[in-house]
Amino acid sequence: MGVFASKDPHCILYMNKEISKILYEMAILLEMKGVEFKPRMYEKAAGSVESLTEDVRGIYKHGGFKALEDISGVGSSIGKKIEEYIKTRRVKEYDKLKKAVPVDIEDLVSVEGIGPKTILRLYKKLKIKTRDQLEKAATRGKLVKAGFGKKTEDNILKSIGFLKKEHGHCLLGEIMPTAEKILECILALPEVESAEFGGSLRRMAETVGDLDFIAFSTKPSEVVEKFIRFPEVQSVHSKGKHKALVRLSIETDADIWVMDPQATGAALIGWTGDKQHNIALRTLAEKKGWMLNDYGLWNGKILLVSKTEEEIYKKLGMAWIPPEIRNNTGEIEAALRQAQGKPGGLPHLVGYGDVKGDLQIQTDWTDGKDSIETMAKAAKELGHDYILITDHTKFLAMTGGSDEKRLIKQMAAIDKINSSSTFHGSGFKILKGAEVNIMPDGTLDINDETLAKLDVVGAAVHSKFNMSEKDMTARIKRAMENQNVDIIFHPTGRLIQKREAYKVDMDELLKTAKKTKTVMEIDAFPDRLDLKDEYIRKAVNMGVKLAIDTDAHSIEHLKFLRYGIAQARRGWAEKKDVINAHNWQEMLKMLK
DNA sequence: GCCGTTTTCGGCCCGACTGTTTTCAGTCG
Repeated sequence: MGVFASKDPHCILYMNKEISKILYEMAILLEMKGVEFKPRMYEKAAGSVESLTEDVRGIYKHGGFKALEDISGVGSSIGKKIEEYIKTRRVKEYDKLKKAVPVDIEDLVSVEGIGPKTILRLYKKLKIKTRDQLEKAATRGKLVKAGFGKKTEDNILKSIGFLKKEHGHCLLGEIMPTAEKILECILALPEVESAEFGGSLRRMAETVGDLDFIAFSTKPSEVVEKFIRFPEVQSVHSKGKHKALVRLSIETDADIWVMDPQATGAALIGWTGDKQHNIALRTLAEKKGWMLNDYGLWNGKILLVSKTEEEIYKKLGMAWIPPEIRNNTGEIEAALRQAQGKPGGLPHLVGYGDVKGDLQIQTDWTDGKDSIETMAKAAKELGHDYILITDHTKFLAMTGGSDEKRLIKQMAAIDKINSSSTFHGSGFKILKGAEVNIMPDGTLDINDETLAKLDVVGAAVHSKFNMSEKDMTARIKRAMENQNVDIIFHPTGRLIQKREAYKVDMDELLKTAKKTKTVMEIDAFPDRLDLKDEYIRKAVNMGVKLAIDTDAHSIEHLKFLRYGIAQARRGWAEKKDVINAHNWQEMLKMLK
């Protein structure tokens, strides 16, 4: 969970993070006291506040207390605490709870196997407040002396050792090749009838905590035994008849769960949706007097359906929901409406095979590794119909960015390659573009006369990231208003796990994009994925068009496209929303 | 503390695995 995010005052949403952290800690502090049900709500509210795309202060300012209560999981009591924090930067009840158990909760719960009850026990018996203190105590055998078991002590030391290696969540694009290799090995086992990814991997989330695999077999324990002997497995954390949790040699955990093939649909549903999606489904089943678990949908002891996901969703009165959007943000209601033939059904998500061309490609004319021709050939082999060459421009001197003269030279070079024997008449087209810099005042570093000659112009912020929200918004808006600017590349500038997005009013940008017919990019590079899914959804709702592309700097990067498509799907984007899900002639017509 | 196709009270998702207090609480997903 990303509940404990770093406190960065440069990030516009930092107060959301502070509040969600307090709510999450309150959930744990209440859980310690053995309070029932409340912790769950605090945790839910924490998650909702954390995933807001608007600053909670803005929500409060515009909509007042009532707007706070509209946040899922926030009612009058938690709402008052949020209000209190906005006004005073404190929550008295939190301070009171924290005073009773003054420990570093974030630090301690990050240790695998440590939860609220254990934290309390550690504090009461050994006055342990931090992970460092816990490690020291465990190393000296103090836990055993205090009545904990030897195994517990060993496991704590192991978990802390793992944490120290600084792993956390991996980028989807970094981990996917390994995950696919392991899935192939599982599928190759003779006992296995079928197998799939589960969890965040199947949802194609931006980052993945551990790798979940679900295998279907009538001989579960044999599959588990073989799995834990895979060469990628470094150590076995736990193992049962149907499940195993292992640590891989790449410093990531992997789960396998082996189920009866009869329960394929139920198991996939149970292991794919996020927590809130599953709770919502199970609650829905219960309201019909049934029960949904990982083995099927039941009426008492009678099995209703279990074999396929489609059957189960259908029995619950819903259309099948694509894995990428199973996160309880409206997909369940949409699936219900769709099954009833009402408007407001599920989106027809853009498909993994729908994107016909790549619209951001760097070459060896600037900081890319490969030539225009090499990139084009590789893209053609991947099945693309076109690419757009978008080398950097002169302000980015370190990349050897082109000036007007060089851009014109490159256009001629592209014409020559297009008419060469390799590409002429092949149906494949290399389009001319650039990634121009948006200067701090919103002007561009290439003159309009030259830009007008390009097929497609992308513009991006590459400097002075720490401007105020007002200034940064005005800067990008001015670029959008330029008649030649077609696409804003990586619109928020974030680098996942490395750099926060710059401060910008996305609602305002999307309004301007709509007005000026400027396209917003979904940059598929694994550490960018920019726009992020919530913003994509906003763009889609407002009718702003999107471009999915890889920002490739070498032929290997062209394969990142699928992560951008996954991102678009998680933002509910359809084929009609994505300009490069059309052939290049149609795509060009969709521009301003 | 929240929430509503059992709507302002009475419920709150479900199950596997571990360690151990050896019958079940704690943690995880």
